[in-house]
Amino acid sequence: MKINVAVIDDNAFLIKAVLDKLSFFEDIHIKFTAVDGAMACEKIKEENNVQVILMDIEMPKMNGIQATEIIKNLHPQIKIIMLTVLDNDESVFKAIQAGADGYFLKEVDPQTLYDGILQTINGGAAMTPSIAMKTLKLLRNPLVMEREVQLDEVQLTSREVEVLEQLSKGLTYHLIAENLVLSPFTIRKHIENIYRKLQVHSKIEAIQQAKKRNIIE
Amino acid sequence: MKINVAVIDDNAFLIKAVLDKLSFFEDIHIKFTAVDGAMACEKIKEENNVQVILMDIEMPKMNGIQATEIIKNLHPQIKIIMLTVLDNDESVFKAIQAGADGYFLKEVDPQTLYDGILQTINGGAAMTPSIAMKTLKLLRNPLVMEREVQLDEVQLTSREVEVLEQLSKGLTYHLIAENLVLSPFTIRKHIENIYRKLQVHSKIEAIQQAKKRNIIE
DNA sequence: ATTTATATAAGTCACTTGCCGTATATCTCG
DNA sequence: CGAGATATACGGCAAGTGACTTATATAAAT
Repeated sequence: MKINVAVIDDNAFLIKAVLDKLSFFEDIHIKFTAVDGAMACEKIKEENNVQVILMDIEMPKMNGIQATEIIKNLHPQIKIIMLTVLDNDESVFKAIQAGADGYFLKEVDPQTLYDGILQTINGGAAMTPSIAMKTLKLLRNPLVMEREVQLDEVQLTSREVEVLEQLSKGLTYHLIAENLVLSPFTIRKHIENIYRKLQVHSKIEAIQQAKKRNIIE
Repeated sequence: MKINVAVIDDNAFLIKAVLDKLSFFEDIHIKFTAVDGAMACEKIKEENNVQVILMDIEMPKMNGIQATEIIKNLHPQIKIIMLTVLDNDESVFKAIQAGADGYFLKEVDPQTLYDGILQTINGGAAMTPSIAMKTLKLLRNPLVMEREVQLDEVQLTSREVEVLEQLSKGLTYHLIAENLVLSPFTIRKHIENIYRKLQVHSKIEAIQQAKKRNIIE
């Protein structure tokens, strides 16, 4: 059974270089390539059996970090390995936050890249020792992580927060209505307004967003 | 120029096993061994040119984490690689906090261990892919550490965990079915089984329980 | 060899949820 | 004062969800 891989990079020569590196390995099959994050997101919708994506970071239209976040949200089972020239703390940290499963620099040798793909498929994380050291340092330094990514301020009313809190406990519309002595219709309307403000479309997404924005817990 | 290595482990047989593994490599020189953290701290004072320490965690008198902290404070230039049977989140996190430069499990093969020693000397970090994945997950969610209470073990199958992970991202039955190339009916059945095992009755409750039990992040 | 657990697929039924409306009363801010 | 935001309540509809049942195939355990 071959491993289906996609390669995303805005530089055609570098895509070629990666394909050359992987061409030695019989069980690697290149499913598609793309030259920016947006194109990657488009193409991934049409493919249902890509297992691993090799993702550049610096690209026009949409960068590799954003693309990683989007693809990981829609297809958590797809493994994404960053393949980039950037090795600064910020790039590494953001890629990991976005859900990257591995991180190599572009000068990586073919065997290491191939081994990394296999390890990643088996649930491990692939990275060069220098990147691994960066992650350890980031893990030791709590300040890096506390850096609040300021999302645009969302103003929820006290009632909406109240509803959100109950929602996050797993209560249904009806139970929340009983608890707050309101009509279930009203609860539903509040939740609709919450969805609009947080730009989400389900309870679970709303709870995730609310936690990310420190609205609850 | 040989690499001076020290091996710390309370089990004489395991020390022997490590020495055997490294005996293949001509440029490794074993400077000393010790059977607990206290003895390691003592011996390191008398040696001024140890470059790498292979450190067990579970030991009498003083464990490997504490010893790592003390030695790293006094001799920051010495590289310490954990070599242990423990691969739980807490051990990995504490070892890194203590200043460990690498983390291998005891079943590591000789070549990987040797490569790890070289990489560590060159400023990288050495670890198996599974440990690397743990560090990434810890970086994404530092709060994982705050779980001490062990709830009665719940045995979910790998498929169920897979479904649970996608569920926690807010995906619907249909999207999960597409991602895993299964029928939506099957997804629903898996979710029913998950509910029964976790004793919950909704997605949100299942996600909460799963997080509490460290089944998912 | 039989049981048990797992993975898969399918169906029904009642209820929930997400999204689209409408409507009224209150309150605040400019 | 009047516009806009808020809180409240109600209705419809399509899709999603949770709780049942049935069924087959396979692998692991006893």
